[in-house]
Amino acid sequence: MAYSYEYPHPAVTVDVAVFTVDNGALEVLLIKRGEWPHTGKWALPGGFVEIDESLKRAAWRELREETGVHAGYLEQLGAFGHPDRDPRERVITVVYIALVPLDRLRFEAGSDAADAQLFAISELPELAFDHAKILRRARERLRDKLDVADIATQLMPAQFTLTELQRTHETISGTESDKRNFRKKLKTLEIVEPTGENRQGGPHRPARLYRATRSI
Amino acid sequence: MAYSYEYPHPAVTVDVAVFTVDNGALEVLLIKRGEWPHTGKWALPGGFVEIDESLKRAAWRELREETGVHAGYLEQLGAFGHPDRDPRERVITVVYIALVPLDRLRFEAGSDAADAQLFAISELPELAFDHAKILRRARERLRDKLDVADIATQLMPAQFTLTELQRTHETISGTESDKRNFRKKLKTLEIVEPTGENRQGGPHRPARLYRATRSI
DNA sequence: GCAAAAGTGTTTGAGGTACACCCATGC
DNA sequence: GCATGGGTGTACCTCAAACACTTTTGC
Repeated sequence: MAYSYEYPHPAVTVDVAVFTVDNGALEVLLIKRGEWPHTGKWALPGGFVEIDESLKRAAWRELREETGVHAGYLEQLGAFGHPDRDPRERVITVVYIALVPLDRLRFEAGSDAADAQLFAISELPELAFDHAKILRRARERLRDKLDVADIATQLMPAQFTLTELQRTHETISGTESDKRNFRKKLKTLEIVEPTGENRQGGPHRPARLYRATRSI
Repeated sequence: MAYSYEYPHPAVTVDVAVFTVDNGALEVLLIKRGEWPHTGKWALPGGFVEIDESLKRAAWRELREETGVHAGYLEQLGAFGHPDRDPRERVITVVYIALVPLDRLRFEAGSDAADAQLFAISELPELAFDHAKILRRARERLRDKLDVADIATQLMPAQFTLTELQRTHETISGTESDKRNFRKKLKTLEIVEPTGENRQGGPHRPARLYRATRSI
C-alpha cells in the first residue's frame, strides 16, 4: 500500500473495442474473463492506465498487447464512470474504438490468447461490467461517423469484392442500398480500384477483387 | 493522507464548457484562476469527481454551482489525460459541453462569482492547462453535431430574431448562408414560430421575434 | 439447363444554391 | 431623404432514389 492521497482517487482504465470485418459481417474482439468479478463472461480488452502514460498511448499499448497491431485507426469513444460499474473499487474507463482489417489481426499472440475470440456484433455473448452499454454506444458512433471511404481504407482486408464492401456498409449504417447506386457512388468517390484478380465463391460468376486507393 | 492504494491512481476531474449566445455571437464561460498553477489565467469551470458520483452527475453539479442551471443540454466531449497537463499530480479530466440560453445564465451566483466571465469564442484570453486544446475540440464538436434545430431550442434565448439565429448558425458552422435560403429552410423544418412581438434595434425596420416550437 | 451471385444505365424527384428588390424605421 | 438592416420568390443544378436484365460459373 505504497500510494497515498488526501482524497479518494478512482482507478482509471482504458478499454479498446477492436472492430473488424469478416466476409461482410462486423465483428468485435472479446476476452473471456478468468477472474472475479464476472468470471467466465466476455469483456473488452483493456487495463489500467500507467501513471506517466497518456490515454491514447495506453490504448495503443492494449491494442498491441492483444492483437499485435501497432498502426491504424484508433479513436476515443468517451469515458464511462458509473460509481458501481466495478465491484472492486471505483473504476473510470476511457474507451477507444480500433478498426483493424481481419488479415492484420493476430489476436493469438496476446497474453490471454486462448480466451480471445471474435464475435459478430449481432450475436454478442453475455458481457461483463457495463460493456454491453459501451458496445451499443460504439456501434452508434460507427454508424454516425464511418463512411464508405473509412470502411474501405480502415476496415476491409487488402482485397475485397464490391459486394463485401456493400454488405459491410449496410451492416454498419443499418440501411440497405441499391447495388447499382452503390457502385455508381464508388466511381465518383474514387476510393477503390480493381486489383486485376478475381475470386470464385461458389456456383456463380467470379467477383472482381478491389483494393482501397491509397490517397494520402 | 487517509486513502492508500497498491498502485498509483490519477485524480479525475470534470470540466464543463458552458456555451451561450449573446446577440448572435457564440460565447463560453470562463473562471479566472486565483491559485497556483496558472494563477491569473482563465480556465473552464470544473472540479474533482466525488468517489461515489457518476461523471454526468459531477458535471451537473459543477454546472449548477457555477451557473445555477440544472436542466438543459449536457453532453460528454471526452477525456483528456496527457501525463503532464497538470503540474500538481496526474489529473485526467472528463469534459462536458453545456448549452445554456443567455437569459437563463446566472453565473453571478457561483462561488467564484467575481471572476467568472463570458468570452466570445473568437476572442479567448490566455487559458490555463490544456483548456485551449479542449475548447478547440469542443468547437469542432459543435460544428459537426449542432444543427439549426439544436441551436434554436437549446442555445437561443426565449425570443430571438431570425437574423440572430442565422448569425449564430454561421458562427457555429463556420459557413455563411443566404438569408432567403436560410428562412426557406426554417419554414420546412417548422422549428420556430413568431411570438407576435417585434424588436426595434436601430434606424431600420423592426425585426419580428420568434421562439422555438416545443415539439420535443 | 438451372440455380446463384456478378455486373451494368437511365429516369425522376427533392432539395440546395444563386440571385435582387422593396419595406419600415431613426436621424 | 437617406442610411440601415428586415423581409420576400423564382430558376437552375446537383445528387439521391427507383428500377430490370444479362453474364458467368458449379452442379
